[in-house]
Amino acid sequence: MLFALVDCNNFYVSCERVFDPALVGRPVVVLSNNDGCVIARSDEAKSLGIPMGAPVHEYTAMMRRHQVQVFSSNYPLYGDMSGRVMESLSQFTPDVEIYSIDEAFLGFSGCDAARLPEQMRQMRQAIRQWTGIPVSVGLAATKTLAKLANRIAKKYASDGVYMMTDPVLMPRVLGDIAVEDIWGISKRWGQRLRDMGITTALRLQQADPRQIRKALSVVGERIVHELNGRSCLDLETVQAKQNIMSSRSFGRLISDRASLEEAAASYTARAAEKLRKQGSLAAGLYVFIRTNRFRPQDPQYSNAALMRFDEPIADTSTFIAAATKAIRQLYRPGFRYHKAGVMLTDLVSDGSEQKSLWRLEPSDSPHSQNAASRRRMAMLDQVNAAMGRGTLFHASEGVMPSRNTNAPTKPSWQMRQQFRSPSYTTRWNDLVRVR
DNA sequence: TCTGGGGTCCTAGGACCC
DNA sequence: TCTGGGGTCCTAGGACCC
Repeated sequence: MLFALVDCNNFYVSCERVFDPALVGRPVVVLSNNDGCVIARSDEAKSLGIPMGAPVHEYTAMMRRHQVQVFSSNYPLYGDMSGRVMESLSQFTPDVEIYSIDEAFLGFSGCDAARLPEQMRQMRQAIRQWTGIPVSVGLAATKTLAKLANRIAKKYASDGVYMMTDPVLMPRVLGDIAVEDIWGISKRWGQRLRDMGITTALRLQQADPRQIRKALSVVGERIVHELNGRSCLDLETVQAKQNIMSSRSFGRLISDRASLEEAAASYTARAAEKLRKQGSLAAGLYVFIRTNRFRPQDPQYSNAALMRFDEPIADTSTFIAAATKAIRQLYRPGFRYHKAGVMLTDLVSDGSEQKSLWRLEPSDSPHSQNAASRRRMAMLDQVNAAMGRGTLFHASEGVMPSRNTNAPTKPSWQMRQQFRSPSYTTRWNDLVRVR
């Protein structure tokens, strides 16, 4: 099995260029909501030194000087273009995991690895032709390595494709990659690793997985194994979201409750629309409000409430009623609010699939005391003794996979309900927890 | 003056069940 | 008959990603 990571180059900028080819070769940036900061840059804008996330006001003069083309973001356009790119990818393999609006992992098994780079070059050309979007492709034995290969493809490969499988070349390549540039290692974890003397991807590859686990949890340990070509992260092709969020910072500061209620209602309606679009129901609704944390001179306030429904629903007016009630609980006069948001949680499918979630057979009940479960307990003990307590295990590699496909299906909300004590089943309008 | 909007997974600890 | 306190659920918070 080989993984490919396909990443659209400067995606939002590329989308704008598709509709205005005159932008090609010029510095272009795309801004966030309210035109607050830079969220996409063309290569030309990057070489001018405009960082990702830069507050616009700090760079206005500089961008004007260099005639940078500045766009407000157009998410409907980007979403549509993303759909076209993903659809095009699925022409080349059925195993597609849409990872973000501009990235997808592809899986290739049972095909000739030596021919894959050429196939990827053809795929890249086809996508360029069909959608106008340039992409880069990284190929490797694991997702983590494919991400690194993609970086190299972007930076150095003139044909936009790089395969990282050569065991002789690998140490040299990994030795040149800073540890923070690995997928899953941020600044904070990077510093922790540097304190341990691990500065490059090569050092991390050679590190003791148990030691990394102590410092970075099982997530870090997986990265070590992935760097060594042992795949711990599977292709996840199921696309339904587990949470649906809608939030905005306001264009101006808001002090009155009515405006907050209005904002929450409109965010709720948007979230509910997304919910129905993916065919889900929600059993929880989380609402938060906060003041502007960038204004230390202002009194700060931030709070959130979780509303629960006594069954999963998709009804906008019930959601809005709950959100309004939450705002009334959270609102404190005398503050200038800057942002609010709504998240639908505890999602379940609304379709017939839901029935298949009721798959807990009596013999699999965790509490049954039959012979089979005693045998399982005994086996577990043996394994624990052999591996040492607290050591996770799986298959042949000694690492717990992120998703155990043999595990019982994640219980549905209804099933969990059976195990709930009365205190957990309070009706939503009786239970608002305010931190 | 102006600072995004989404998501995911893991851990720790308490309640509860048998 | 003998045998291990084990197991699941929940929340909150902290990491990480694009």
